[in-house]
Amino acid sequence: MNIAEIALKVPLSRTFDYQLPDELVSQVGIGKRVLVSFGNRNLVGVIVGYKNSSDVPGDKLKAISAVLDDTAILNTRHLQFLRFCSQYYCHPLGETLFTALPAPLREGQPIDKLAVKMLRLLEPSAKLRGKKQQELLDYLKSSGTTSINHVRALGFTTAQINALLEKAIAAEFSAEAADWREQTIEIAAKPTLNQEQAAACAAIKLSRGFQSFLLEGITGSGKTEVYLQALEDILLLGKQALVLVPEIGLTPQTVSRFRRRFPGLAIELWHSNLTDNERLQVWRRVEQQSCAIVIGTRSSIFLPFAELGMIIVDEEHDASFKQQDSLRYHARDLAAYRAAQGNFPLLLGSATPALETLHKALTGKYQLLSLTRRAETSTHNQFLLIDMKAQQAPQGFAAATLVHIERTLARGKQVMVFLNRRGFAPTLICHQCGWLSACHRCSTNATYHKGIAQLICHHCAEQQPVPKQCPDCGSTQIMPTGFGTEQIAEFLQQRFATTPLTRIDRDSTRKKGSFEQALEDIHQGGARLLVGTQMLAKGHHFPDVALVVILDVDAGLYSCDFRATEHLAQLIVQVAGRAGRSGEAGMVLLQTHYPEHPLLQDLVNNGYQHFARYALTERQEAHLPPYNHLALIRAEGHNQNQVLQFLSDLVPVQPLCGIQLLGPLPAPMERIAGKFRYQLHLQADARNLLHHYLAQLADYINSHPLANRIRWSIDVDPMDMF
DNA sequence: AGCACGCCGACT
DNA sequence: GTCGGCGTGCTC
Repeated sequence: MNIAEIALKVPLSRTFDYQLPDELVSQVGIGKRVLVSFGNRNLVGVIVGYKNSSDVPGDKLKAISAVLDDTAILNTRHLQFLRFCSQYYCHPLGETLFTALPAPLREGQPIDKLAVKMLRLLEPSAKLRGKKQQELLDYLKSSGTTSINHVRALGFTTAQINALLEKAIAAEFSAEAADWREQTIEIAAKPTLNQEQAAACAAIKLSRGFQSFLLEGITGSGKTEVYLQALEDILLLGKQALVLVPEIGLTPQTVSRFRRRFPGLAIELWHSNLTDNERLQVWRRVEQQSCAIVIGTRSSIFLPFAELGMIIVDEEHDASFKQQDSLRYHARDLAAYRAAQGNFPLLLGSATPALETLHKALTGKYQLLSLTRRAETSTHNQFLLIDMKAQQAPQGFAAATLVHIERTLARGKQVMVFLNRRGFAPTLICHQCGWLSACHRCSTNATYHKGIAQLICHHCAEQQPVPKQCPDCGSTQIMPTGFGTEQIAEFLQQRFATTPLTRIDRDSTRKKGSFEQALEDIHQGGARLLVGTQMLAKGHHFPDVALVVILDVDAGLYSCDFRATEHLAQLIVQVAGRAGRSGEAGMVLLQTHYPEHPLLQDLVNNGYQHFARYALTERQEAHLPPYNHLALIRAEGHNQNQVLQFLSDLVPVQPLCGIQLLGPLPAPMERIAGKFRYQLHLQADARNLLHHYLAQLADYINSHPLANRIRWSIDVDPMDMF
């Protein structure tokens, strides 16, 4: 056992063998970081195993230079989890381990025992002029000694804390992080659960060990309350909990609700705005039991909890749980592995569950818990399909739609208009010769942005000035065709000139803080007409909205992506949830050329629950997930022939048993930023079959001469078709 | 991914 | 004559 197997952050799907020098034998350990010389540079690596002999000739083996950790940074269980992740997603182990680590640890910085900066009050009776400073003082008086971190999480700024320190009203000192389990757990007053909630909660509390639950609850049915009460037992047992939320779902409201329910309990947040150091802090707290709950976005699934007792995935259908580059993991699916591994319950919640999840619940793999009653007494929203066939809709609005908008505004209510296309118009067209504004580097149109007078490609961000004349025929009759949010907003503003309007899309919210500002406007009731893309749909409650208009439903009905209808339905339900929240029934208008479309009819008449079950039968007939398992081999490069050659070489001569292989097929966007993109589709009836074949394929790819010449990746359980 | 080695073009 | 372009190949 004098050779160590080291995982390094290199995109090679193998580990590297290093000699274990005698003087380091006592220091090494599996899961510890080491420093090794690799090529002509020094890299941080993680020891993942030992062996007696290596396939590499002895004279080529280098020795480990130094051991960086006293105790393993990744314990056996966590390493096992990350190994699984690496295998499942066909991603090199080294890269997988290093994506799980916070940056300072990746770079080899030491991880010392957690010290917490604390505040102690020296002059409790001091009177301060600063309002916030006085508030802070009062808080310290009531809470006693408190960590600076905690005070900052409550919203006090460093400046306010420093003010107290400078005036010697408070003093700072370091303490070892307290074990959260030594605190008494306080549970604040809570609402009584209704019968359904109570049943759901009881089922979760009764579960012994690993069990997955799908909490299928309509908007406003009180899912969060079930989460909160289901957590109580886990916390009282001294176990930690992870609450996974979508990227935009980490709202202050959610967080403060958890904080209010468990006052004084150590709750940490994990999201993309944390600094590297803040991430490291959370990592250590989680590991050293100084934190009980983490509320975090997808990558928090990699945190090294010492004693995890439950994972909750809120809005489990949300696409942001799937990473779309490098290690293409799905946090919800990894959560299932962790729950099984740690033998604890997994709770998935959604008003519009993913069909994959629903299927597992309907086949008994997950336990289905339903919440069908809204807490607020409100009638259900009314859906209205507006048939656009043979309609005059010069500005994208049917006449009937405009009438509804007008009436709603006249009643003093807010109106929300959705269109998933930003810009003024998707393209410019030449009236004389039919020329269309296209992106030079992508196989797509260049969107006309009127406000800044530019043509912008939404895939590669290339900008070009708007031509005065047609580049092909010289005609000056160039006009926008189709609609984007910019144009819709402009039209509505002209039409309802006295009504304040707010547009929310990526363009209008580019400036930092402008999104928050716009939301504030809407809440204050300043804006009456809201126009936006999906950005407007998620996670925000606007109680005064009585009418929601979805302008173009059809794009989701007939799309090459088999998940498009599912996502459309989820969007419609989510958007509908924005309307009529203050007691009064809201109305949802859907403009479509296919009002008779069975899925649309089902959704509108029978609701998502019914729709989803029907959509599942369609998936079954079409042999699509969840009845089939998918993987995509994606490849892209500037040289079209190389990309095609590479993928063709991967297609075996003999057809494979139980696996269907299609391709090479052009990606839905064949060219982006000048790169050609193709893919192979792999479909298997059984999961293990797919993985068995993928493992072989990965080996073969690595030996392929073109593998370094182009960019390729394997996407297991892809969410979109590239 | 890095990084070096290597072989051809336009510059002080 | 040299600086530097990126093609090719390797990393225990």
